[in-house]
Amino acid sequence: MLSDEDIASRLRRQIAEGDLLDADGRLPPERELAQRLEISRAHLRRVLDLLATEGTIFRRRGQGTFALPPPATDAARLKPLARRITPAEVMEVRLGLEPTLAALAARRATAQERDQFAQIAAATQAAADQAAYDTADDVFHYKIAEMAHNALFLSMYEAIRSVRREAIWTRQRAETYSDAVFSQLAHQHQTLAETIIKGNAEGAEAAMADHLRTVAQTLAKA
Amino acid sequence: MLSDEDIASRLRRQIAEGDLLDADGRLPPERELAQRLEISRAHLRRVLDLLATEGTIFRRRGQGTFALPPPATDAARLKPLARRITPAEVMEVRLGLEPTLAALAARRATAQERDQFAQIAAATQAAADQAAYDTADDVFHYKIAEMAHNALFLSMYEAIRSVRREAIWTRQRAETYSDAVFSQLAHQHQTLAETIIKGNAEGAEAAMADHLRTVAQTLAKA
DNA sequence: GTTGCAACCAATTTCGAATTGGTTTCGGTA
DNA sequence: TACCGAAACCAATTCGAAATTGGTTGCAAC
Repeated sequence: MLSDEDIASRLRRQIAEGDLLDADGRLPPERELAQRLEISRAHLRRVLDLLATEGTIFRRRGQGTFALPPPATDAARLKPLARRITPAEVMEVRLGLEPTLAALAARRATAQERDQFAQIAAATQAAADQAAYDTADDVFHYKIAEMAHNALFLSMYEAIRSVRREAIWTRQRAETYSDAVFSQLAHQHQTLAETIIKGNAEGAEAAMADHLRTVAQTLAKA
Repeated sequence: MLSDEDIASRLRRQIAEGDLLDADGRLPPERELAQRLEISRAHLRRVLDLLATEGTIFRRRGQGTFALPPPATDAARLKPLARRITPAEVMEVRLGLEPTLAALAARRATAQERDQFAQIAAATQAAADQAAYDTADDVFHYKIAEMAHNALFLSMYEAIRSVRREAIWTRQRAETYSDAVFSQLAHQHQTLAETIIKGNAEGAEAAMADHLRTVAQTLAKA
């Protein structure tokens, strides 16, 4: 009989390799996955509870289980909007929202969340290539929105995230930061992570604004 | 034969009296309204174009024609969210969003929009009772979001608006401002309107933050 | 008591039909 | 020719029913 931890590490490896994931980072439904692993659904759910607690997966009733932050509910509704939106407009909204989210996260994150967030921040620093950085950056910003502990705010950040994914221009961007910009972004992530983990709300707000201004300027030049 | 302006003023009066409106401030569909007024749909649409341009009505394909700002698309989806949200959380989001919207509106509003906005602001000052103030205040804040000229931002403000309407607590709030608070809100509206119309972005941002803090404090005491 | 299983619950998605504002076409009339 | 009205068509949304999916409970077996 395999222990929970045996199954968990097996799942962690398969998720990391992208084995079980579809194009949107979604795992198979629990009923199907349990059959495939030849364990009961109750057993699988115990394991998934582990992975969800440690932040490896995201689960949402009616949508599924994801290895990345879940899509906004009814993401399809945002498609027509995504077509009318420019990158500059999205950055404008992010600059309006995310500094506030960072301040709230610094004030409200639980001890466990701060631990998880430290690991996520480290992952953005360790990213080997652009694709790895993009994924880690996505999780980094999502986690901040989550730590703000305001469901309405989170749903808005998810809307931004969905619009960015739906929009055409995300697929055609060159998406290659210069080394100088890249190290600047990495340094900003570090400052941001430190202020949030320490609970410095004003510092986090300023650091997020600083970070997003850099991103916006880089996009504007491209 | 009635002129466009004859029909228009008749419609303006009926809308003001709430004659044609259902509970959500919605007018009958164009096909039905045209029959009832015994004019052609093309004629009616010319008149509605007038009213829409002057800001009396809001039209949205697939939803209808409204005498108040239209509901968010797929507003039903926000119902489960509205149940989990507290007034304090909504005010938190408004404080995060609306000062930025006010700044953008001050920078980007067209001359025509500033004229309309001046009238809307005057309506909030002239409100005779609480119900009239609530309606005028609703239009006031919506117009600011509209003048920011960012579709993603506007959709987020509409989400806030829908959540407030769906939430249970909006129906049970006492909803009676004291005279002192009321005159303070009126003065803040005036400052806000002046800064936006003059194009003073920083002033508008500060004035909106000031205004929303007052509203939040008033709600917190209740 | 724990485990496995099934049924049920709650939120979402999906799909198709109906609704509604927006646009075009076409015939008639002045 | 120019305008008007009617109808058809287009585009976005809403609505409802069925299916999907994570979350929860009850039950029987060991």
